[in-house]
Amino acid sequence: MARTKTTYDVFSAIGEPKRRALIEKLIVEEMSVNELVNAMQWRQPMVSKHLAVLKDVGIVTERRLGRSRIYQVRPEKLRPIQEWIHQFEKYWGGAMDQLDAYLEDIQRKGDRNDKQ
Amino acid sequence: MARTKTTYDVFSAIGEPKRRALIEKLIVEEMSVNELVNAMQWRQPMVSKHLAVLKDVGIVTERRLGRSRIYQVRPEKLRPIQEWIHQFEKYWGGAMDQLDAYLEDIQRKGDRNDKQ
DNA sequence: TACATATATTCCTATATTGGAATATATGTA
DNA sequence: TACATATATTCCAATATAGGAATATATGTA
Repeated sequence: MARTKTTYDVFSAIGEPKRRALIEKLIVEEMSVNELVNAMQWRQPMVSKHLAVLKDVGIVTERRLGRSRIYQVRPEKLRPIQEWIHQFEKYWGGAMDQLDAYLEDIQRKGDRNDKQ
Repeated sequence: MARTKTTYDVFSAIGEPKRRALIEKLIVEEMSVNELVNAMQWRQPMVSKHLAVLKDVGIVTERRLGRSRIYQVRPEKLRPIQEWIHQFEKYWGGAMDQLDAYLEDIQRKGDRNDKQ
């Protein structure tokens, strides 16, 4: 069997960093594909394809306006992630403070670059 | 270019449902591989391989005890997910209540089964 | 040491990407 | 109608799975 489809659920869909970037952009204001292409500096088919995945799992919806399609985030669709993560929240807090978390994040980014 | 590696970051690692299931199990209490094999009813190499991904991104650590290896969750490693999701929390709340979210979850599960 | 147990790793197959390029579709405009 | 613009889709290549089977490694025990 192969790996889980990106459209299997919200968790799979946001696994791709570019799709998280799209969500972060669209949460501020709804945008057309072309506006996203300019904002992200990606090729148009790439934007459309990532949007298609997000649309499939319901994270974004689309509205037609002339030739354009305006995409907007449905934030409530991200709620299962919040609910899932919630059960772990009680475990951090004492063990590690904000600064430590930040430093570990930096560390991790370095590791990832080394590994590629 | 190919798809993002599962070990690219925490978001990619938890994209796989089985790995989330392992985390949910291990957060309750640390367990050996064999205990997980029994608890999950998966084959041993499958458990070990999923644990290897989680270990790679730091979500679990392992401790040797005789022939066994005891795995435990490092919940603070899930914090980047909580921080990412946090920026969207303000957008739900009014628009949809708990019950709606629950019903939509059920709906979504049905859709997913239909689609395969 | 010989054997059993616990776990990790390797090899394999099928599949689903991600991204680029080219093309199709839809819609607005002269 | 002919053309331009906006977006989606198809085709392609490269790659990284997820899972099964077999095997390797490590450690405890008789």
